[in-house]
Order: sequence, then structure tokens, then C-alpha cells
Amino acid sequence: MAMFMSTVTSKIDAKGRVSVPSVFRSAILAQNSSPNSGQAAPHEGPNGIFVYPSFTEAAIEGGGQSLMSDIGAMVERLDLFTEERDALAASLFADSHHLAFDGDGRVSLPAPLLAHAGVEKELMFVGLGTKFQIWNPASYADFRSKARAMALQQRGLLRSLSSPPSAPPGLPPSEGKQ
Amino acid sequence: MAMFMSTVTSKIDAKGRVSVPSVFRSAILAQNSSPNSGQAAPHEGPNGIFVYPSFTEAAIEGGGQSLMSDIGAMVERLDLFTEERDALAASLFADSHHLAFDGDGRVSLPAPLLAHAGVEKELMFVGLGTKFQIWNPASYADFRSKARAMALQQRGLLRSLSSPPSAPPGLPPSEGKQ
DNA sequence: CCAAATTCCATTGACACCCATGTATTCCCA
DNA sequence: TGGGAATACATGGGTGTCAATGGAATTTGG
Repeated sequence: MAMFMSTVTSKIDAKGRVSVPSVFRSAILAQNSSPNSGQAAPHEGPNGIFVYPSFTEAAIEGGGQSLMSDIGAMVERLDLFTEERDALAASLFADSHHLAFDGDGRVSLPAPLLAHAGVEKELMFVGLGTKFQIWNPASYADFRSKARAMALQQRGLLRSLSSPPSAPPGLPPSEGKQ
Repeated sequence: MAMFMSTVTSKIDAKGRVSVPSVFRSAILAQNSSPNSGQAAPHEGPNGIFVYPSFTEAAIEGGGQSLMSDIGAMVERLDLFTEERDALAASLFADSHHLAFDGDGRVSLPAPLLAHAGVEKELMFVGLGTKFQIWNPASYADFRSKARAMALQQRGLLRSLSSPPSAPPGLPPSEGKQ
């Protein structure tokens, strides 16, 4: 499955347009056109990205069609009273936007989202696997160091996650994964 | 399963390209084209390698498709919309890159990765079984001696893992390369 | 009729593709 | 067993293509 990876800096031009890096664009295309079947009708699925303000960080989050379906499915699965669920769904979807690509793969980010991320002109696309984030470069540098610290703290947890069955440390798992 | 082994020195040409040693290339091909079934469709899977800065060493780590799917699966186990997951995903994916082979099996390493490994022109590919590392030759020589010392300390562990019933005294020093 | 936004086009530069050369192995045959 | 040819691999460079970017032109709505 195509995933979002690497980090690319870009900037907003005089008209408020942002060029989505081609690496991300192709991942988005994959997410949008192969939700289930995988057959590639040339112009299947929506053309563009879905974005919303991050819950936990001062950043914009985005992805393709499948990200939105995943979020929807997650809400459905939650064992909550309907009011709580509706509240959650509202905060998730109400601030979400669908941004269509122009002919050259550019989008215009809504002003509220830019404000939430503190973006003026410079910005960074950051791949997170199933989704991506858009940051103000300075804020991201800050977040990155914190994230690294947190990830290192969880190395033990990581190890236990990576080998679910019993496995003595250092032994190559005889068979794959999946 | 095909694994990465041995150590090969290479260098970066005037255009920033590195020729991936053929020994590693074939292992990568195996990792990329047999994610699950093992059927050999000629052009299945991505063409190239996945690389990221090592967490603990001044080196670049890399591998094939399966390496990335493993990481992805690890992250997926964490709950959506939590800081932990975002932090982990960012640390893992943001600094990862997919490098496609050119027609001759060469790739261009991103400047940040080269900086992290302290690589200028000369570099070394080091096989680690399921993945490989790229080192500055000088740094690697340094690391190698430390690694050997550590490995020696764990000889007991090795013995217990390899042959439960009887343990021949002394490990054959199968070394002598350079 | 003006303001704003969207579509279209042109330039720049980086990168992918292609081929040509050099070098080390391997394989075959004398 | 040695020589020689054929192959595979590494390396260097020229060229075409595509992505990014800035601006112009055309449409839309107020």
C-alpha cells in the first residue's frame, strides 16, 4: 500500500496556492482510486485531498479518500452514547475540507486551517504513513524533537509490538508477516 | 528468505548517485516482489529501496518493501488520534525516503541522510540480515570494534540459542576479512 | 463593471533515462 | 592449466522529460 513518507518544504504563492509535492500526490492518487477493487479506471474517485485541523498538534492533517472512510468507520465503531458520537463526528467532519487539485497539482488551503497551523508563507509536508501533516517549519522542528524523545521512550513498547508471538531477542522471524 | 550480508564500499559520483551493490540489489528485489505470496510476477512491487536515519547510530538504514510494511503494521496497532501514535509515525515516516533505482541500479541519497551519517563521498553498505546500513567508512570502523566487543560479551547467549543440547567449546573465529 | 478566483501557459531547474567506456570475473576451450 | 573471450558490474556523462513556480488570460459572481 502506498504510504506518505519523507518531508518536503514548500511555500504559498501570491495567490494562496500550494504545490502538493508529487511524492504525496501519487500516494493520494493511490488512496483515492483503489479504495476496494484496485482496478484502475483512469479517473476514478475524487480528485484532491481531504484536510482538517489536527486534534493534538498545531498542524493541518490530510490524506486521501481512504483516510476519511477510516475515520468514519472508527467513529461508527466507538461504543458511545449517540450524543457523544455525534459531537465527535461533528468536530471531526465539520472542520474538514475537500481541496481539489488545479491542473498543476496545487491547492488553496482555507485560512482557518492556516491560522491553526500558524502558517504564513513557508510550510512543510510531513509524511505519517496513512496520513500527512502540514506544519509551520519552526513549529515542526520543535515537534520533531519532542516526538523523537517520545519515540525513544517507547522503544521497549516498539519491540513488543513488532514481534507479537514469542520470540527470543535477536532471532530472525522465520516467516514473514502480514 | 533473502538476506543482506557482507560489506561493500562504494562512492558517490559527481551527480550524487550511488551504485547499490548487486548483492544487495538482488536481496532487495526478493523483499519487494514477494511480500506475501511469493509468486513471481515480473514487475511486482516497488522498484527501489527504503531508507531512514538510524535511531541509535550515525548511519543510514535501509531495506525493501517488507521493512516498511513491518513499520507500518507496528504503527497501526496504536490508536488513532493519539499523540503517541503521531509522534511515532512522524519519527518513523517523516525521515524515511523511497529511492527508486535508475536503469543501472543507482539511487540518489537525500542530503539530510548523508549529513546524519557523515558521508561525503565514500560510503559502505553493511548487511544486517533483514536490513542493511550505510556508513561513513571511518565511523564504521569505529563502530565495528565496539560491536565486536559487545558480541563477544554475549557469546553465552549465542551458544544457548544455537544448540540447546551440547555446546562445543570455543567459537570458530570465522573472520579475517577487511 | 469591477473584484476575485480559476484555468491556462511559459520558464526554470532538477532528475530520470540512455548509452558508452573501463574493469574485474567467469567460463570455455586449447 | 593457462590464455582468451564473453559476461556482468561499476562508473561517467549527455540529453530529454517532468515537476515546480511565476505570471497572464479568461471566467465567475457580486
